Amino acid sequence: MSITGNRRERERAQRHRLILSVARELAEAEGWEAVTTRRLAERVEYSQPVLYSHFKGKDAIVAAVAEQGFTELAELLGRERAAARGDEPRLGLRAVCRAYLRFAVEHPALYQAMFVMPTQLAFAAEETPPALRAAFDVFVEALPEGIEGREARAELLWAALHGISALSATGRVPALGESARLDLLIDGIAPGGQASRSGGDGL
Amino acid sequence: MSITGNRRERERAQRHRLILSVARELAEAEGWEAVTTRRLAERVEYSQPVLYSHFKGKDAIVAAVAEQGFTELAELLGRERAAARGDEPRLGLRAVCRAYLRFAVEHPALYQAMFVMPTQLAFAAEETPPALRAAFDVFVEALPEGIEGREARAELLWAALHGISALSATGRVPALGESARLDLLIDGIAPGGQASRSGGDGL
DNA sequence: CCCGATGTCTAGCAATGCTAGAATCCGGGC
DNA sequence: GCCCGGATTCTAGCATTGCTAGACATCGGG
Repeated sequence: MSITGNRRERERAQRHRLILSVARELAEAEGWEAVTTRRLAERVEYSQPVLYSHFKGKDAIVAAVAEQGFTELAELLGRERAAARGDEPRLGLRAVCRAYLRFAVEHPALYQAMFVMPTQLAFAAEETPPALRAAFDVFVEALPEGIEGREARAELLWAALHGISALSATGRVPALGESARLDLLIDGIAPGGQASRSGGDGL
Repeated sequence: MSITGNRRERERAQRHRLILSVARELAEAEGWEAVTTRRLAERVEYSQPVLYSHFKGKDAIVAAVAEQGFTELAELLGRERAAARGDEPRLGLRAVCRAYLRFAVEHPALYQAMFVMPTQLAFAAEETPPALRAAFDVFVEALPEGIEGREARAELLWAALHGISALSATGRVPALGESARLDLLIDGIAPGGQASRSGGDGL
């Protein structure tokens, strides 16, 4: 390990990040099916084999991008929750849900890598990415404190939000009425107040 | 159009069905990534080009399989709903939901073709497969008659069930607690009675 | 200044979806 | 009975995919 070793290590890490960001941009611009190892290598301005010196294969690349997505989602939800902490509890929950849905429509390719692409990761087991768990926990905490079956409610909420995102992304459910569905969902899962219909369907 | 023309037409239709059923079996047995045109042709005992005389491409084949799935799902849900018509309304709704979830776990590849695979079909538009619409309508009808926002509730229910199926299929949410989540969901979306917890997590 | 190790690229493999053009089959007219 | 024409099917191949072995370059240490 020489003196310059440090620099090379740094450069290597930078290239690592570059590969990921290029892959993500490409996916977001043209869809994941356009992300081929050749195109990716070309845009990174290295040959294909260097990709394989950083990642085990293409799947590993999309998995790494997905992991990035998990941490970003967790941060986003956490911020949203913090910002709405002073408000009525229900408003906080609603803000978090809206943030989730917005994330899904704003980064469709990223979302796809995170939640629909085939993956080896067994999420239920210990190996759940910590960031994913953190994102989930935001939902748990956003639910009223003493409510019965808080965790189960959060799971349901999580699943329902994913269902809404997944189906509307492929046009399998009308995009209109999203806000109404969200109100219904929140009312159903965290009952108590009446629906706080704020704004139209603009998200 | 000769006399034998009829027979050839029949044989052709049969081969059409054969292709679909083989594709479906193969997908169910080894996953869609194992369904290649070569393997498919081999099992049908014809060469690849005949596949393209029946379908425009591989995507068209999985779309056709998906369509089959839609009609099967619609029939299943319709039957389930009819069988539970005498019971308490909430029980009927629950039966339909359970049938949906069971369908998803029993035919994972079929379900994937129907709801997660990339597709050109714009489901929101006119071209929604009638069978899919029929399946959806079962949910609408299974909701209490005079309830407010009946259609929106059905959409939410639909999306939530898909979310549960999709996430648990890839292990992104624990399979346990499925029954509890379902109770919560039904309670939330069709409020009125108390949760009718019938049976454990065995589905 | 040269050597060895580390890093990178060229070239290629097997498999994929799809298709053009050759070969085959089969019914109908002489 | 024989042969022709159209429909049907197959062989062979293209471009592209993910991935990898082996040749090549590069650069620090003696």
